This record gives sequence, structure tokens and C-alpha cells, in this order.
Amino acid sequence: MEYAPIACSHHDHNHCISDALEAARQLCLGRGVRLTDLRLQVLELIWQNHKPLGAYTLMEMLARANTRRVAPPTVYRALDFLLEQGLIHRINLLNAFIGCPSPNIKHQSHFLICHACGIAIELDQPELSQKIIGVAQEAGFRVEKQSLEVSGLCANCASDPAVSTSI
Amino acid sequence: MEYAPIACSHHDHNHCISDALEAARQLCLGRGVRLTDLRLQVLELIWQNHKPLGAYTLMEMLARANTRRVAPPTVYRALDFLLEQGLIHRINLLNAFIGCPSPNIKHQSHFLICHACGIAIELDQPELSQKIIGVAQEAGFRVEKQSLEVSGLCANCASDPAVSTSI
DNA sequence: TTGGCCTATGTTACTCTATAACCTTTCGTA
DNA sequence: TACGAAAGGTTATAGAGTAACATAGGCCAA
Ligand SMILES: [Zn+2]
Ligand SMILES: [Zn+2]
Ligand SMILES: [Zn+2]
Ligand SMILES: [Zn+2]
Repeated sequence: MEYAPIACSHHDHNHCISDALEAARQLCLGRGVRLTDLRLQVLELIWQNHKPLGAYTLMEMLARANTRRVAPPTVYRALDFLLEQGLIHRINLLNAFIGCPSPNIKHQSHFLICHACGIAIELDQPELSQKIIGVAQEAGFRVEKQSLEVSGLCANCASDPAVSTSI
Repeated sequence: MEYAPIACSHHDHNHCISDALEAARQLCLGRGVRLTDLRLQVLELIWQNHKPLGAYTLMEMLARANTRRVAPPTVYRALDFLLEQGLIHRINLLNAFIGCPSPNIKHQSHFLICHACGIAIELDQPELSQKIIGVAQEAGFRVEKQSLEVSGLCANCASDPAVSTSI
């Protein structure tokens, strides 16, 4: 393996969570938008691990945490906010949502998705974004948003499927 | 504009349709799989233009053409077959399906999608596929399937939105 | 500090997308 | 012609997302 993405290796995930939440707080403060309790709670749930979560899974988690029913619009509105602020990405392949590790930097949505363990690894490859823009321009196309979703096996699952599901 | 994708220019679309259907017939014959009336009909409907169609839109079109109700599983089974054979692609961004112009050649699903006129332009860029595989390999990831969905404005819509909706 | 406004959340009902399960028909082959 | 497999029909239901309207909470100006 050339380099192990953090999502794909054993690591202190509490660190991922606290970093993400702190970044979100700073970002919202700086932009003058409100990171309400609900929005923060949804973001925290999404960051529970590196696997994309569906809106209805989040709904159940919210309902359990708050010991009351939570309806779809509640969670979708929070998700919409987080998407707008770039704090999460939507994985179209899975109808699911995942936290963005670098919400401060404007970038495209490029993911590696393991169909064995379910993790989604966000790529940070501006060069790839540029390449895609170049290819599009050759066709006279004006790019607004890219979504690259590569499915396959992550490093762990490729070497030992049994182990990686526990991460 | 550097080169105009056929989907994006005025062209004899009947030619697109007949080419696609003939290619499908040959491909299925060669593989020993059955291109039934229903499957052919769905493929033909999908090739109606270069815009992805949803399963429920196809259902209605089928119902109208056959003057009887058509239930979801009917169309989804046909779509599954066409997907398996590589005769169509699924656009996750739109929950919709579009005909593949080169089903004979194994390739990845790379699309430019215009949000103004709705057309989807399939890219043919093996070099881009390789680049993506390379980037994934650097993360120890074994690629099985790529889905690149770029949204923005096609050449027509970028220059004159009013015109292009009529293509 | 109060009133009013804007934003966020709650609630109900609904649409759109997709699949499970089971039955009937059709097709190719023995 | 009879049989087994594959395809299609039917009903019901799961899963994902939104519309529309009511209520609550924060913010600011008078
Ligand atoms: Zn982590
Ligand atoms: Zn994995
Ligand atoms: Zn055409
Ligand atoms: Zn267009």
C-alpha cells in the first residue's frame, strides 16, 4: 500500500470528530450562520464513523438520542444546511451523507467507496479536478459540480475482508 | 467550442436510435441473451433523446404505448437487464437511465449533465479512467466501478439557454 | 422591554423511487 | 410433447425526499 488513508486505518477517531465539530463551529461563526443544536447533533452523528449514513438512519439515531419522534423534514433540513455549508457531502451511489474533513477549502466531491466495509474515503486531488474540467471544456461544457464515486475494495478489505468491518 | 458532442448538436437522431438498437441486437445475439420485446421497447424509449429518463416516466410511456397498466417491477427488470448488458447507464444524480452509445466496449460511466436542457453527454476518455485508477491505487484501493457525474451547462445552454431546450 | 420579523423546527400528508414475494406465461430443449 | 428455466404479471410494501402549514425561538429596532 502506498499511503493509508486515515479513514482506512486504525486511528483515534475521537480526534476526527472533535476536529470536525470544531472546524464546523469556526466556519459557521466566520460566515455568520447558525450551527444550531440540531445541526450540530446531526453533524456529530454523521461523524460517528467514516461510513456514509442515510437520512432515515440518522432520523432513527436522532429519535433515540432525543427520546421522541423525529420526522423526515427535520433531518433533511439539517442535512441541507450542512451540505450548503460544505460540512458534509452526499454520496449519490448510496443515497447517504458523509462528513467532509476539509470544509474550509472549496473542492469537488471525489470518493472511494468500499462495498465490503462501507467506508467512503474522500480524495484530495485538485489535479484530478482540473483534468476533469479540461476534458469537459473540450466538449464545450461549463462545469459547475463534480461527483466522482469510485466503488471497489479499500486497502483493508482487499487484504482481509474479515478484519476491516470492525474499524 | 473545441468539439461538439453529438448529443449536444443538431443531428439525425433516428440514426442514433437505429444504431443503438442494431448494436443491442448484435450484442445480445453474440452473448446468447434474449433481447425480448419488452427489453427492446424500453431501450427504444430510453433512446428517444439524449436525456436520461426515470423508471416511472418509462412506466407511463410503456403503459401508453401498450394501452395497459405496467407495474414497477416490469420496467425495473428490463432496466436491470439492460444495465447488466451495458446497454444503458444509470445516472445516480438524477435517478435516471440513459442509453450507452458504445455498449461493445467495456468502459466506465463518465457523464456531463446539463441542468438546463437535461441532456447527458457520455465521455469517452480511457485516459481519465486510468488517471482515476492511479489515484485510487495510491490509496491502496482496488477499483471496480467508476461513476463520474459532472453537472453544469452544455455548449448550447452556455451560449443560449433558450435554444437548446428544443433539441 | 416589548413588539414584530425572520429563521428554525414541528407536524401531517404526500410523491417519487425501488424491491419482495408469489403467480402465470413463454421459451428452449430433451 | 412434456419439462425446467427464464421472463413477465400482480400485489403489496419498503426506502428516500418534499410540500404546505403551524409553532417556537432568536434578533433587532422602537
Ligand atoms: Zn476517523
Ligand atoms: Zn473496506
Ligand atoms: Zn442522437
Ligand atoms: Zn444544455
